[in-house]
Amino acid sequence: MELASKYTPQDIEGKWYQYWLDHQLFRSRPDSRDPYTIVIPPPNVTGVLHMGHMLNNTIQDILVRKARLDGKNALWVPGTDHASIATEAKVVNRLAAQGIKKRDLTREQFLEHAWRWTDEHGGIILKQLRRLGASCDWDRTAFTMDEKRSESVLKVFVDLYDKGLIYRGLRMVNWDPKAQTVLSTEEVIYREEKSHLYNLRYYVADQDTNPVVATGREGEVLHKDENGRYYAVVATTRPETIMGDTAVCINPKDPKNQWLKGRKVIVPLVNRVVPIIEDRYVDIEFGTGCLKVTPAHDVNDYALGKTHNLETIDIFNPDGTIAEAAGLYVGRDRMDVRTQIAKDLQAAGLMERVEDYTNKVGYSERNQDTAVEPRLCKQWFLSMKHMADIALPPVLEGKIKFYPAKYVNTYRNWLEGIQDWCISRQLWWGHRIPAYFLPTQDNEEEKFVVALTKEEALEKARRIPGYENITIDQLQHDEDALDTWFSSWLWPISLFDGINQPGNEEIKYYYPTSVLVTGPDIIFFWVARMIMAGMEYMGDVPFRSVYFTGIVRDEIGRKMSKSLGNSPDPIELIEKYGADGVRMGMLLAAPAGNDILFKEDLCQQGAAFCNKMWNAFRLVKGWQVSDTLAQPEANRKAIAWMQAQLRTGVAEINDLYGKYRLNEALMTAFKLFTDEFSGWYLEMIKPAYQQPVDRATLTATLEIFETLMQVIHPFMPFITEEIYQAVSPRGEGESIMASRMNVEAPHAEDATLIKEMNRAKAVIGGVRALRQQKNIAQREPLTLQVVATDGEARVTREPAMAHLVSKIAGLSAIEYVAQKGEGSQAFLVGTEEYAVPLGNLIDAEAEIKKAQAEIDRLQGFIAGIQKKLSNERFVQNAPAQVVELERKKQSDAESKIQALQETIRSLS
RNA sequence: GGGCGCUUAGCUCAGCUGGUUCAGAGCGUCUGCCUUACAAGCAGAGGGUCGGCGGUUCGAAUCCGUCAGCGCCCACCA
Repeated sequence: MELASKYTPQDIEGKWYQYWLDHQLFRSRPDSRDPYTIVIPPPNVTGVLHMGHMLNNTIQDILVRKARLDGKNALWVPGTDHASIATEAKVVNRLAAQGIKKRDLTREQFLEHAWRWTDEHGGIILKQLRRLGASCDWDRTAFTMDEKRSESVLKVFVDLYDKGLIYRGLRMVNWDPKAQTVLSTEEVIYREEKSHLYNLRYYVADQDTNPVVATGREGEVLHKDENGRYYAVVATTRPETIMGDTAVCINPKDPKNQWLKGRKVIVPLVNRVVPIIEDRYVDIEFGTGCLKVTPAHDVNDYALGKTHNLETIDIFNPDGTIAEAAGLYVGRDRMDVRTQIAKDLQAAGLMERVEDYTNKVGYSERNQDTAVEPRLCKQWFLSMKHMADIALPPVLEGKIKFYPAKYVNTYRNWLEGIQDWCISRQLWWGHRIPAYFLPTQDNEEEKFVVALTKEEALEKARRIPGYENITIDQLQHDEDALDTWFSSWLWPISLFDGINQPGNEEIKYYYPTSVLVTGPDIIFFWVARMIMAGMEYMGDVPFRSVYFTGIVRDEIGRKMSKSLGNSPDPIELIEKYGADGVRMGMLLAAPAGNDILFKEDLCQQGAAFCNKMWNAFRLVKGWQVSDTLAQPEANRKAIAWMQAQLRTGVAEINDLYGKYRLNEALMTAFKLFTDEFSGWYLEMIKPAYQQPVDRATLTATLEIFETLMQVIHPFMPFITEEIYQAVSPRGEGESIMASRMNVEAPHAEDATLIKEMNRAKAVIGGVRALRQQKNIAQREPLTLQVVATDGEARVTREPAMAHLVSKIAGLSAIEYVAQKGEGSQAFLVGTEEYAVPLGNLIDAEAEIKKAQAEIDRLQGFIAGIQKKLSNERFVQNAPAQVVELERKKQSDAESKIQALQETIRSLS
């Protein structure tokens, strides 16, 4: 069999993925083994794979595959999220492109379009995950709006309502004028923006709206125009809201505004007379200390309006245009009006001045080009006090562990200052709120019942006095849908149908899940809320650990984004480097808990590693085997050492997994394969050209190779399967995925053996360095002199080791000498001296110089140690072993100096 | 305005409760090598007063204080 020297993932990855599917190797059902469960953070159903998904899902796949190799019953449940706002926006856009307006459609018609859109675009992302090698149990693929999940959501809504935790309230909420829905506080992101602070003139009015002469005392600031009229100066960033002004507020303690107390002022352009009110809320230091109050369009102003009983004038339409109530600029967009009204105010002489100003403006998290407006309306809320109370302890007490742990603080801060969750959305795409309104008289409080079905609602309604004879048609189903996160928060439960069928076999087996892998950006949206739902409905945490990944950035640290064009297409990367290569590339750049700076050549490095494994495999596969050949002692030594190295490495890797330091685990595995196995071990046991290898060595080597494939498999599933299948004959379905890692814990003597080999490696390194310096080819044999008095321990004293050193260093002989010969060049390994006779190749002068420099360095070193040792407080206070170590350092350095001096003497 | 975190080699980062692999790893750089597994490779080398200052200690990259710079999260200052 002739194997190409280049590994080509394109030929191999698809084949094995299909094989895994065919043999149902991703499938999990409850059994007697320990479960290991991960539920996927459901991506948007109509989304496409981006680099963030790549990282996140690679990590999940690594963890799940590792758990399988460890003998766990591992399950990774896939699914998608209906992403209410985002998906509805996409559907609205598509309809608009076809000339259809959403409001011209009935709810049913719209949903038909939405489902069609979902069917067309849905699931693309899940298909893309397969390219990555994701080992999800696809039979379980769920959707937040499928039947089971929907039923769960409604049940939970009804239950929480019955418990008194869900209520309906009139509140100042965040309104997205583009999507025309309310948002929760978490869905608003604030961006700093350069804007202007407009200082407007509010003329002082008398009863008849005429300016009056105001009197002021010393120290007060009186503004008077050229006609002798007095006015207050009010600073605002939003002049377009003045039509909604119903007061101007000052701080009662503000000395400069005392003259305004009890007066009235005229809102510019609008000419409405509004009172000056006094409230300590106003910051005396800010601007002129006069605050315009627009209760309908600002959270704080709303609060002021409430305490001071102010009129509320809502001047915006839901789409962000100016409403009739404003009287001016009706029908125009509020943002256009801002520039226009500034001009008009200027023209009318009502603008005192305009200053540059930077303030924070809220935008919809899903729709980042439209500013969110505070708006007063009636919505559904979930009371969060109880939820926070049950969700905080498991994290603080460590029942759920966060990696990195710093997010525990973030979590706590949020829960401690939590606000009620606005869960209704003015959208159709989503779970319709199971509330039914009853007919009421005008001016009467709204009446409603909450029930799973309309029939149940009717029953409940008929129990209300006065509604005994209500008919089903008179019930008005709430038009609103629920926040998407109100379904996502049930995900770890609803995936196993734990809401509809509490205590079923699956939920009992798989819940709590093992780990959640997600980004810190959704710690509030999702992580915290899942913990709430878990505690409320399961009485237990939804996951034992949360691993927060970083954000994928480009190589100069910018977030990847479509508009910057700095985000590579993951599928193209996979086609170029193979999924294994990309997986490794991702992970190499991803230290636990840090953002990842992605560079495409990291994938190249991953692909190169694949090639390395592939070629090691080619080498071993190409050997002839002899059954008659006895196993050389040296090979036995090499095998023992490699096995020790393997046990030690695997222990280290397991430890790193436990800490979710996956990039370090991969690096350790990488070094284990590249350095120890390929670089050292294979060189040690490699038979001479066209010579066979003995059976025992080959068998042991194949076993080690196989184990290494298992170690690397979670990170790079395809190539490891390819090689695993080829190193030994396999039965049908005998996949690496179904295999068990069988590596013992490090043996007591492993460390010694590894140390011993490190000595040998250093000796080889010394010879190699000499070859390099003197330009001596590897094939030119050299003699190594071991400078030692009889009986001194040296790794080279042992025949097996001596053989290995000779083989790799290209030695013809190893001599043990009391003193190195003439024309030998020496090097030190620790305190041991070695030399290689080079005859006239030696540049005595240069060697002497080098040796002298080293002696000088060592003498300085000794001086430092002596200073330490002569310090009585050190000798008294430091632990004995530390003092002892210093003494050892000194004597070692002294013997090194001796050897070097010897070298100089022999050269001169 | 509060809270959290970071600053170690050209880049990205490890260095846990101070002293034994305390100055490390990968990549990059430089120098040799087309050595019959692999040039997507092999061998070797250089590179950091551990952000500044002060303190605790026999001893500090590690603990404390402080200053500077950077980042993230939360918060209603118009």
